Formats: sequence, C-alpha cells, structure tokens
Amino acid sequence: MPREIAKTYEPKLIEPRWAEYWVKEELFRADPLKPGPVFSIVIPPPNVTGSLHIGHMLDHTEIDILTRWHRMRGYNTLYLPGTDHAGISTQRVVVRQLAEQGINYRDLGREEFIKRVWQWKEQSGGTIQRQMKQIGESCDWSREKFTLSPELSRVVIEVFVQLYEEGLIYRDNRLLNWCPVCLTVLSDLEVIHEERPGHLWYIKYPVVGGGEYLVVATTRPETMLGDTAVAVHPEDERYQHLIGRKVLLPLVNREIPIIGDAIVDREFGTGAVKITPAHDPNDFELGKRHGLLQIDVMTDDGHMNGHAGAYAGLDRFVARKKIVEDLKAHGLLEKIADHVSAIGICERSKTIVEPRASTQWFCRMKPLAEPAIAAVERGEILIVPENRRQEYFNWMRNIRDWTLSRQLWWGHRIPAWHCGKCKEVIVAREEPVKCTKCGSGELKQDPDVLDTWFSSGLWPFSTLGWPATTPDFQKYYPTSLLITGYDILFFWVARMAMLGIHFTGQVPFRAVYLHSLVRTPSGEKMSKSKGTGLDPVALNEQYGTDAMRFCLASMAAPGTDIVLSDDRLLGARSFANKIWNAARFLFVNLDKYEEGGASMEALALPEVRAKAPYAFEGKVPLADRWLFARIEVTVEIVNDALANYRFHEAAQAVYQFFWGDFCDWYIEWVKPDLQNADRGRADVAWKNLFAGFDVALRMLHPFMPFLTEELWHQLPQKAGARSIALDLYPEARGERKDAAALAEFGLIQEVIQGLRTVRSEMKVDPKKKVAAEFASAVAKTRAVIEANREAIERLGNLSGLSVLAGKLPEGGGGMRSTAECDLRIGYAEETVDVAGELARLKKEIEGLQKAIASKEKQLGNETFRSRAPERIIRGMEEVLGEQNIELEKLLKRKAQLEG
RNA sequence: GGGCGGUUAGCUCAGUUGGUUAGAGCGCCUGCCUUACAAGCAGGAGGUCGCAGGUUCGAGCCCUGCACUGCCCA
Repeated sequence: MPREIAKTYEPKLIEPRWAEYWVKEELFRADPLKPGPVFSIVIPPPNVTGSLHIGHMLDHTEIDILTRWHRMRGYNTLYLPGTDHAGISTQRVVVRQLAEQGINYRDLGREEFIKRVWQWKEQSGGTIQRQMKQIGESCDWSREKFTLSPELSRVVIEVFVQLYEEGLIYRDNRLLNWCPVCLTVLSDLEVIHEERPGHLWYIKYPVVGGGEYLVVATTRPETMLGDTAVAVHPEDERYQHLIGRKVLLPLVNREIPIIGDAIVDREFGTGAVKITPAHDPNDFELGKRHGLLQIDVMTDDGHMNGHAGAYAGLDRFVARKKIVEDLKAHGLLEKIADHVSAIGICERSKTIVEPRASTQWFCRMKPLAEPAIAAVERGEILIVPENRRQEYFNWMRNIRDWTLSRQLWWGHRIPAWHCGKCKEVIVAREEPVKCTKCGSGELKQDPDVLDTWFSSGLWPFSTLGWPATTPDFQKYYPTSLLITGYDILFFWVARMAMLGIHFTGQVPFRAVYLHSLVRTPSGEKMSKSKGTGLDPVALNEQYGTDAMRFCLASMAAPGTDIVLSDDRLLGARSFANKIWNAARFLFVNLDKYEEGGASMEALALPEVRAKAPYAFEGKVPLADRWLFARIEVTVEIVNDALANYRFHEAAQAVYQFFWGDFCDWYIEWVKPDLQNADRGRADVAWKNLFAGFDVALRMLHPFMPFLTEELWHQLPQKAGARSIALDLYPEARGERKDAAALAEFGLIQEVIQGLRTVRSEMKVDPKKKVAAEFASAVAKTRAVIEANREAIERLGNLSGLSVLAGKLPEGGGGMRSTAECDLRIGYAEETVDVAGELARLKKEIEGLQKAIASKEKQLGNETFRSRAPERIIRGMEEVLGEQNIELEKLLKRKAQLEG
C-alpha cells in the first residue's frame, strides 16, 4: 500500500495535530518516583494576561530544546509552566479599560476592582498557555502554577512573615520614585535612567533686607514652590556672607533661609541651589540634616496641589511653563541655558517619575546578598556566559534595600495590620483579632501589595511545594537550570538566588543561562509599544514553528543578540522542506521497492535499525561506513554543544549533517543500490538508509519537534511507542568511529568535486558524458578510486575513468592536481578558456607561493624549531612538501599553456 | 562619571586554552526543471579580521592606546 506523504511540506497540516497529541496524552508529565538523573527547569513565568512575543519564543525554544534533549537521554525531566500576575501592568490594563467606560477605578472600591481584574484574567488569561501548547513546548501542564493562586500566595505570606521576624523587613520614610500614572512607588530597578536634552533655568531669589539677588539654577522650576531653603558651599567666597540670611521665595513670597552645606557643588550653575526636600533625593538628605520642612507641592497623579497656590490643579509640566513665564514677567528669570539632564522614567508607563517622600516597606538586602554572592563564587550556581557573572557581582556587592510595597490593589496584600489606637504594626500569617500591644480590636490591614518580583523571587521553590517537603520538592529542587534573558538578571535571577538560598538552604538552580535579546533587522530591541515587535505566532504560521525554532537556535550564540530576518527564516524553512523531501524520497522509492515483495518492517524495524550498519558480502560499503562515522562526529558535536548552551553550534552541526552529508552525498550515492537487481545488495542499502534516517530524526527532534514526530511515526516503531520525544537521543558510539572511511570517502568527494569543477570551467555540456583520467603514485589511493569507480563515474557524469599509476603527463584538456593525485578531462570539443585558466593558475600559484614562503621562513627560524611543539613543526613540514609538489605541477601546467 | 561588550566576506554572524592557505547562512555570478526537493542541484567570485603600537618563534585570538558603536550601573 503506497504511503501517503504530501508532495509539499505544509507545517500547518502537521503541527496542530501533534501539539494537541502531546498535551492530550500527557506525554511530558513528570514522575518524581521514577529513577534516573534529574533535569528540572521552571519557566520564567510570563504575564498571565500577556501573549507570546518573540523574546518568549527564543527563551522557550532554548528551554524546550534542552528539556527534550535531556528527556531523550533518559533524564527524569520536569519542565514546569506557569504565569505571573504582573501587578503593575495588569492593573494598568484594567484601569484603562474601566476608564474607557468612564469609570474611575478608585470609585469602584478595592474589592470590586479586584473582582474585575480576576474577570479580566479569566477572560484574557490562558492565551499564552494556549500559545505554548501550540508551539509544542514539552511542559508538564498538570503542574502549572500561578503566582497569585491561593497555594503560592500562602508561600508569599510565609516568606514575608519570616523575613519580618528575622528583622530583614522594615518600614521607613524615604524619598522614592513615584509613578504618577501607575500611582505607586517603584523600586530603583523599575526606573530607567535616560539623558534628555532640557534646560537650566537661572532664577533670581531676592535676598531679604538689601537689594541683592541670589541666583539659583534649576532643571525643575516647578518644584520651587516647595523650596524650604537655598544652599551654598560654606567655603564659597561668593556667598559666604549670605549664610544665615534669608531670601524671599518668588511667586510664593515665603521667606526661606540661606544655609551652608559642603555637599553643594560650586561648579554647577551659580553655585547656589534651591532646596526642595520633598522633591529631590539630595535635597531630602540635606533637609534632614538641617531640619528643613518638607513641602510636597504635587498630587499623586502629577498635578500641583494646594501648596502650589495659584498653580494648584495644573499638570506638573504645564505648571513649569507657567512658572517660567511668571518669573520672566517679574524680571526674576536671569537666563535659560541648554542642559542635558538625567531623567528617571517608569519602566511600565514610560512617564517621568516623580521623587516623593513616603513610608514604605523595605527588605534589607546585604545579609541576603552575601550567601548568594558566595554561591556564585564557589560555582554552586554557574552563570553563562561568563561575562554576566561580573555584572551579577557588581550589582550584588553594591546592592541597596528593596522597596517591597506598591500602592496597587492587584497583588499579594502585605500581611500587616495597623492598630488604630496605639499605632502598633502587627505582621502575622493570619489576620489578628486584636492588637498584640494594646488589645484594641481596631485593626486595619496595610493597604499595599508586594512587588510582583517578590513572589517571582520564590518561584523555583514555591512551585515545587515548599515549605512542605513534597516529593516534587525533594526530587526536582534545586532545579537544574534557569534560562532567561540577561535583562532580568537583577530583577529576577539575583533575587531568586538570594531568597532561594535563604529559605531552602540550597541554591534554586545549579546554572543560569542568560540568552540574548531578539532585535529587529535595524538593530532595535523588539518592542510591542514601539511597533517593532514581530509576532511569533504569525511567523510560526508563515514559516512553521519548526523553522522558527531552528532559526532561533541557529542564531543563538551565547552573548550575541539575535537579528531576526526573513532571509534567515526562509533558510530554516528550506531546511525543514529538505528534510520533508528526503523523507518523501525514502517513502516513494520504498513503495516501488516493495512492489518486488520487500516490506518496510523487514528493513526498518527498530531492532533492525539498531544493528546498522549492515554488510554486503562481508563488507560494510564505504559510503555506509562513512555515513555512520559522520553521524558519530555530528552526535559528538551536538551533545557537547548542547551541554554548553551552544545552540547555534548544535544547530549548525545537524544542518550540515542532514543537508550536506545525508542528502547531498549519501542519498545521491546509494540511489542505484536501492533498486539494485540483487535484492541482497538493495536490502543492505535500505536497512542502512533507514537506520541513518532514524538517527537523523532523533538528532533533530529537540530542534524541530513536529516534523520529526510526523516522520518518525511513518517508520515502524516498537509496539506501544508513543512519541519520538520518548525515544532515545543518539549517543556517540566508539565502534562507529571510522577514520579510514572518513579519509577515503573524503578523497572520493574531492575527486568528484574536482571533476565537476573542471567540467564547469571547460563548459562541458552538463548532459555530455566525458572520459577522465586519474593518476596517483600511491597504490592505496588508486585502489580506493578503482573500488568506487562506478559511483565516481555516475556522480561526475563520466563515460569512463582511467586510473593510472604515477603522474599524468602535461597535455590538453582540463586538469586539477594535488600533491598526490592528478585529474584530467580530455574532451574533443573542449573549449578551454586559456586566458581564464592562466589567470586562475596565476592566482593559485601566488597563493601557494605565499604559503610556502611563510612556512619556509618559519621552519628556517632556529627559535621556532626549538620552541614550537613537535606536532606543529612536523605538520608544517609535511604540508610544505605537498605544497612544493603542487606548486611545481601548477608551474609546469602554466608553462605548457603559455607555450 | 564608573563598568562591560562589539568592530572578521555585500548583509547577518561563527571562530573554546595563540600554531600550517580564516568559516557558515543569505545575497551575488555561471550553468542546470538530472522525476525527493527550483523552498532545488552543480560550480564560482568575494576578507591586508576597526586603526596604531607591543608581547611572542608565531596574533583574528594576549597586552596598551585610539576611533566608532551598543548595553548596564550611578
């Protein structure tokens, strides 16, 4: 019965079927009770309401490649999926949606609002999980987790309370970054520093008593309304005499003191600075030192408040303009200079953050950081690539306390209660009934929630059941590996390291592989908001998920950003197509062969494949020995590359093997054997072909899971075998290493390529069979050529090949020589382009002469001879000898053509 | 301001302890519909490895400086 295999490769017809199958059959369900070495990995949880973007695609491709690879190598494997509640961004989305309906979320009240967010989560959540299933990620969906689930929320509370009890969590009043759009404080990490062109405004502050002015320079004139002092350097002779006097704050007409403080930079502006403790971090510190008043002149959404007098109600930037105008009108603006200032921008909303004083919860980081630094130093956590280690150390050694609280509603509410009577703060696992200090029942829970990264920081152990010692936790923790982007090294990786070690006493992961970012062809970071993002789902549909995965893997060199382009994707799709067509060749020709009574089972059952390569008349044919030797080499490269996160190298090796070795050479070589009249010979060819193909599929599977699964099912498999994903990954087997086969086949390849080159240069009609001569002084070399004459004649399109001893005499036709061999095509209707041939010879001679001269110089150098390793010297001498012979041949040929 | 990286073929990038004529994909040129594949086959051209010094018998690789460029931290 003819097998059905579509003429063209259509990933759309293949991929959804297997994606569904893998999930439905629960093929990737982990079992902690099963024996074997462990490979466990937890997903970097994506935003629960988000969708797959190209960064996820890269991340998940790498994770899935390594997961599938380990699983096929017999590891007890867990890939744990899940999502993150993404406090700020999710809340923002829902707030915006409500605003579109004309609803202010604050009017809705906390409970109702949270209800709406859950609704939104139910409605739009699940997208990314669906997409992950669609792209065939081999995760254990039965273990899916969510950071805000009751289960994980309990862990968050436990951790918070413990840290508080250990004195590592505290409250403090500080000047912090406030986002007027997100309406919450941010941690340092959530603020992006950017240099932007702006201005420096020089404002005249009239000194009280006497017509003098003190000119201050500021980048933020609107904050002057909250000034409570002006400061100068105490040793600044220009201003020394003014210290202790007062200025009249313009527009506000409030008297404020002139103070001296050594922190003032005499070089900046005029050397006199306005002090606004409520709106500038330096001023805040200085204000504390001098006991200055804090006057906050803004509302939480970035408008001027009651303290701003006439400016109340204006947006902060509108107020700035207005204030500058008014100062100008009063003649109090001395000048405006251009100035580039460092600005803090909210990572989420991209608005300029406002420094604001408030009381927040903090986590002391130094004690947590130290063990996490040590773990990396000792190699208990391996960071790849190496250069990221240094970044980790730098950040960790200069770590600052973490602002944990956020003024949001969507998140883990801080388990702290404030006593309305005695102001006591009670941190507890369960809601307390009365104040532990004064016994009052007037308790209110802290309104704030925790930074989302706080719960993410617990992810590797919270997802495995901690604090209980579950079988999962015991088996899969510490996880083997974390794969994520280098952009969240501090946000996430470092915090997991710290919290993981602190709470479990073990590192959360043994290795961290930080991959690069995917950029647009113009080099920008892909971003949805900028519209420069590529939609991986659309690309997967266009090119196939397998092609997409392969493309990303083939570009994922550690430490380099990936520039994705249509060209590369097309290349990967072509590769998938190539594999498809190779399979088609096998199956279509097998149909023909089966008409003669053969069966695929006899040729390709797993136990038949296992015994390859097969011999014919006592000998394994050279091409088959070569194929399995190439497999051996490739498997070694791939396994070694994957063990070291060198995805591009692994991908390149399988690509080269499948396309270059398997298709271009092996299949072409064995074509006639497959239909050989001698069925013994043909059977051997088929068995070896199927065995090689099967290894290739398994080798390719982690990279291209769908295509390989599809084709694997077309081969006979063991009873009950359900998936290639559960089959074995090829391992290097010593006995297939066959250096002789590699060398002999290599020689034949050179001869065939030489013949093709000469044909092409002589412009021999491609359909025309021509005679050729081969000569070598080495008997063994001649024997190899003789033994494979038929194939050489076929692949070189020859009418005949004479194999001669010694050298070929100079003469007509097209020639190619190496030190050991000569090759000539003599062709009656030859059209040797003498001028072209001479030019080519000249160039080759020049190159050779250069190489020879440099070697002779080196070998003539006594210091080189005494210091270079023996093997280098020997090798060089050997090559030099060959090159001299080759040069001689080229010179003769040149002379002959000239004469 | 401090730190880290990059600069190799027209383009995008590999190049693991320094060692013999520096690689891939795409693009380009030439010729082929050779019935698995034109998403293909065969052949070919193309690089003084950013610049200047230095170390070494020997440098794309190590050191110093410079230029351009990207990122991180303040």
